[in-house]
Amino acid sequence: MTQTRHILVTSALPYANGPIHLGHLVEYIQTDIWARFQKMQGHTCHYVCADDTHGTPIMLRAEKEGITPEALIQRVQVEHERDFKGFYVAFDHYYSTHSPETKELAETIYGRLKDGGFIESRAIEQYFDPLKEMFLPDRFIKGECPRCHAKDQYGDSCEACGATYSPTDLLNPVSAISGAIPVRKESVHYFFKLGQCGDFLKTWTRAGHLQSEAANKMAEWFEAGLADWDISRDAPYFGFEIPGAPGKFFYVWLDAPIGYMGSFKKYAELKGIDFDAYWKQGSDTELYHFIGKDILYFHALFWPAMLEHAGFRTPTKIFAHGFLTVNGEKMSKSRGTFITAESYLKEGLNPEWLRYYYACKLNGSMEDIDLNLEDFSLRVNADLVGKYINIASRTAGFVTKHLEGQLDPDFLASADGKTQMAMITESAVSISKAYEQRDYAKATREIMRIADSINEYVNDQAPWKVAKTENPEKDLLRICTRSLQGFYALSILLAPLLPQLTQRVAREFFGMARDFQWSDLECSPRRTLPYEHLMTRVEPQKIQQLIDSNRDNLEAAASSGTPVAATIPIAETIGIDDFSKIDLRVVRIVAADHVEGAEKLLRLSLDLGTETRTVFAGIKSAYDPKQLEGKLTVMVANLAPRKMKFGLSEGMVLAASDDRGGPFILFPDQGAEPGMRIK
RNA sequence: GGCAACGUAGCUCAGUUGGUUAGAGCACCGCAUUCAUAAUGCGGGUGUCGGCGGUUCAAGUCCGCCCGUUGCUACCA
Repeated sequence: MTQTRHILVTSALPYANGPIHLGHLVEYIQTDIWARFQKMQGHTCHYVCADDTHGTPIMLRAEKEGITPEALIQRVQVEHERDFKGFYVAFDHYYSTHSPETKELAETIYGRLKDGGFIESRAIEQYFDPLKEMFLPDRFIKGECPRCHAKDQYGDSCEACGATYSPTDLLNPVSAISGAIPVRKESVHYFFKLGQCGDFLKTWTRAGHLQSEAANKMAEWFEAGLADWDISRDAPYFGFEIPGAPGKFFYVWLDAPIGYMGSFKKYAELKGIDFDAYWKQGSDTELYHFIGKDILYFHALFWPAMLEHAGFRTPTKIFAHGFLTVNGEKMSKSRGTFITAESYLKEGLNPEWLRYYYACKLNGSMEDIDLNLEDFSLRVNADLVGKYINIASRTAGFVTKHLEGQLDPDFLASADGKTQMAMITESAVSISKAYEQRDYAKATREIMRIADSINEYVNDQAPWKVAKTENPEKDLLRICTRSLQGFYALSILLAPLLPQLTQRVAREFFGMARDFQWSDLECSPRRTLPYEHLMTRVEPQKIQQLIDSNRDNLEAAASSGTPVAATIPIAETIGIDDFSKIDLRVVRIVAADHVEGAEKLLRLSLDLGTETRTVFAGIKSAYDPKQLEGKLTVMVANLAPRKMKFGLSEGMVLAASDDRGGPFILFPDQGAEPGMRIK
């Protein structure tokens, strides 16, 4: 347990063809949390990744943009790295599969497989685009479904009836690239003889390298039989040419996992790490690949088979996770739930909110996880701001005011200290076990249990009452030290999830000169610096903005002609006389305040130009009072005053809402002035 | 069509090898509190544990069938 482990961990390589989105981030955040946890334990842990850069889609996209594939992948890599950094995904090394290291390793592995008799070549017949002079991957051929005769279907399956077939079955096939009618053409392809690896793989997949669900899936594939794997593609192709086979290139999926090795090799060279110690057969280092369940096939069959027969070590474990849904549905561009990492950051949402929320949902299994946006706000606000941050926020003031920032240096020896440490130490054991097993949901549950107990303690001790007594220092020292020692421990336990926040806690609040280590749990903080606001709450309207900015409007209009808001029927018809009875006025919100004891209300002072009215509005859930002050809005000026629990409400402000959200209050256009009548 | 996973309070989920009146957080209601960029504490209601049948002294927990959701698969990886 105390022995230092040597760990190499990877996340799947993102394809250099598109932006990082929230679905990708499940994996990178999951891996990053795990890697950070291992590092905090004092283990040696290298986290590497790279852009996956080869293949036909990259080549065609570059061509379409009028740039070279190299220029395309370079640009995309910059974007990817920017997004990862924005979410605090801290790779030790991020590289590209289009690298000399990956090329060399691909050639080495291929060479050894060939020498071992695992490679064979034979001619196969495929569709060929005579205009572009290239062979066409299935997805680049369109035609009529042979079963239901739907037009414009891809070469592998029909979206209309779900039939699957080979591109040669397609009726009236057309090249999706040039529109030309493809011709059948023979070409020699190279195959990795996976069928020869059956015995090895059957043993390997049952040797504890996979989650049980994944092992089950493997069994299915074994039953279906292991087909040889086509690892070559014909020129033109953006990738590595196969040695001794001019015009033939390694299929992108051959060099993609080798990209893990390539990235690590480069990193090893830069840092003076022994590459072979991590990759030689029989290595006692640990190798883990985090992947999505969709690419299990490549990582649990081809990859170990290739490594084994090329004389390298195989992965210690493959960790597969499920897909991300948003609000219970597949991510959708028309619904605005296909949310890019970039837009999330641009809209000003805090990346650690997402890290925390994902952690609450991840349990180390292959189950899909759902990002429920309403739940997201509630959860983050309740747990992070309401429970965790609140502990510091509610006690730090006393330390500054009454204790000059000093905490009890002998806390750990006190009875209070012993009780608290016993609880935290015990929880920490099960929390670290949960982290290790990637059951972050369990970890967060247990961490929040500790936060609850500390809030309970603060409540019982009521330091605000103590502070009003004479000579309160001694008691405040005891109460605040225990509370803040708890906050300190919580920060350590949360550090893998919230690296940025806890870094600030360590340095700016506890005045440490470094970030937290797991072993800091055994200590107690000696002092605090003046508390500064650590995290804001999720504002629901920001989530709405995020959805809006990701919504593909054209697609939305085209796909659903039905109006969205037909649920509330229009009210009974009235005449203009009825309407004119309502005196609507433009007003300026001169002050907006929370109301003590009120759950939903804000107290607004509204300037009508001639007088000022007090109105209570049920908009607390959606608006921060400060952001309202100074703004213009609309009120019903002749509404009969209403006596409420908190005072007299002299009118009402207008706001829109339905089950999609709200309330959203009204803002008049520029030029409107307080007192103007609305008619 | 085949296979697999999942289906537990309004929401998100825990429920260890079957064992006392089925749990947590959030939401909701009441009370307390005011230290906290409003945050907290206490109390409370809420469930035919997808349905039906079976094994058992005892099933959310095992078996069978059915329904629903999702994923994989049908020689493509």
